[in-house]
Amino acid sequence: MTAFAEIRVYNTLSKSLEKFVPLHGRRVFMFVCGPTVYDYSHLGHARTYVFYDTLARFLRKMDYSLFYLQNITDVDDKIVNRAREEGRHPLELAREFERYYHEDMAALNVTSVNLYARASDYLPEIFEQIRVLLEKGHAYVTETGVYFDITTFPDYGKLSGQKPEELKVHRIEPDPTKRNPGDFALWRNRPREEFGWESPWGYGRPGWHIEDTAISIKHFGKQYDIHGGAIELAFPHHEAEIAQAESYTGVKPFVKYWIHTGLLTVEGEKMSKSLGNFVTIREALKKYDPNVLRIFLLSRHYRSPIDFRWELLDQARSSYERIVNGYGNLMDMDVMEDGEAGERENDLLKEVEKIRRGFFEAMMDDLNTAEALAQLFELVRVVNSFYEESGRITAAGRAEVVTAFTDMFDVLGLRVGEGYDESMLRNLVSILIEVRAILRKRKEYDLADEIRARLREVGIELQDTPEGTKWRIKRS
RNA sequence: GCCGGGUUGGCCGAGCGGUUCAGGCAGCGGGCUGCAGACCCGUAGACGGGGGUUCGAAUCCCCCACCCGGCUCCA
Repeated sequence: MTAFAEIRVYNTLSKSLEKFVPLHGRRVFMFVCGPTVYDYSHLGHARTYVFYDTLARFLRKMDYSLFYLQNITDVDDKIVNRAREEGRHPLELAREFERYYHEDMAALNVTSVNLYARASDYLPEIFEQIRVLLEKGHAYVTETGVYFDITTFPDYGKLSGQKPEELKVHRIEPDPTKRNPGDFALWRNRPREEFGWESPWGYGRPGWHIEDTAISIKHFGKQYDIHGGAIELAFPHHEAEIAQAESYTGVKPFVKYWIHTGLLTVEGEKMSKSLGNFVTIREALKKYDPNVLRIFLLSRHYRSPIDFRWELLDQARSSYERIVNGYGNLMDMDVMEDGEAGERENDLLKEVEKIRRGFFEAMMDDLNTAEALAQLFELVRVVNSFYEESGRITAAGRAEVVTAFTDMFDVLGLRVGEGYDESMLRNLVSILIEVRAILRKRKEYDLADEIRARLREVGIELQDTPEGTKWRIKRS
């Protein structure tokens, strides 16, 4: 795609649509808050990570060289508590759910992350940042830990619009050792029986926000382009990151573009583990193709909430089938290896080019995936229409249309026509075997043999045995 | 209470000042079809309520109602 087209994104920091201009030319650095690995991931997580995966795919398609970094929170109260309940080591538990997370992401075709960084691998960086923040007077030590003094950072609240004074009102468990109710922990002292590390300020664990700045500054330096995450993280998590990073480095802004995704709700309530109303990714994938999930999640603009119902996945499945059929019809056309493109074909190619442009313009307009999908359906429509009328296309013409499809599939992360899963193959072969058994019973051996011979041609060998017909894939 | 976001046809959702409000799902009529499906053509149906600004508003302003999120770990 053209490298000079203009992308616009909504920046939470400025509360407005901004032209996307990376800090370093075509090089883009993006950090997205990853999961806390203490349980299976649910559709809410899928929503966020499918979106950033799509953003990453789009930027790369637009010829940006993107480095996409994601943290894995493997040190956290929830992990420690659950591990204690199960009598396991916290990090062992964390590794298990981290593995499931990667499996789920792979299933959803979320493949764009360059590096996953575990919080537990960044203790030296965390110590260093806390040390400097103390030295600069932004933090202080008490008997319960190390805290960031928000009064030393006048910009605190600039991302979320929260005013520090207002925050006093609704503190739930005020820590009397803190200077201000809104101060957040950089380091929390813990009893020695608990999992933790020795630090210069006592035994314990890092605070809630420091891992992200430790990881991102280590890999990206003092400034980078995009920080993503769900909107629920804007306050206090991202606000705290800004305070830590800008106080630590003295460089503003820490991040040029703050991008936040809307939440996934269930019957109007946030899908979350604590509410118990969640559907795990693997549960959904038992019933629906990953492409269906992606279409469902991308059919609404990323900043809007999505209210989940199973019925909506049924709708998305029907939509997906339309795409598969359209693409299938294209593959099914008569290809003329060296014919001339007719007028009808030239018209088709013109329309396809227009649609392709529409698709990318939609994506450039603050990642309007809903509109982009509409363009994909337009493409299906014109292809079907052409298929119905003529169905004959030159090889070059078809290649162009295929490219339009695959460009869109690449960006949306859809895997269409990339082969079939094994269960489908097995089912298919069993159907043929059953039909053949009926033919044999009727002594219609010509047809039965025909089936066996034709299967052999495509590499499937049937063997009639006393226990029934068996089959295997022949290596050739 | 404070800070964000939202309310578009039966369902899901674009559009955010200017031709008859995209697209998908589900309908309906027709075509193609041994049947079914797919596909094609056609068709119907919506801007939460009330004021205002404007030649013109789903789009801007005000008021009201309802919904969601954040202010506490959370994608």
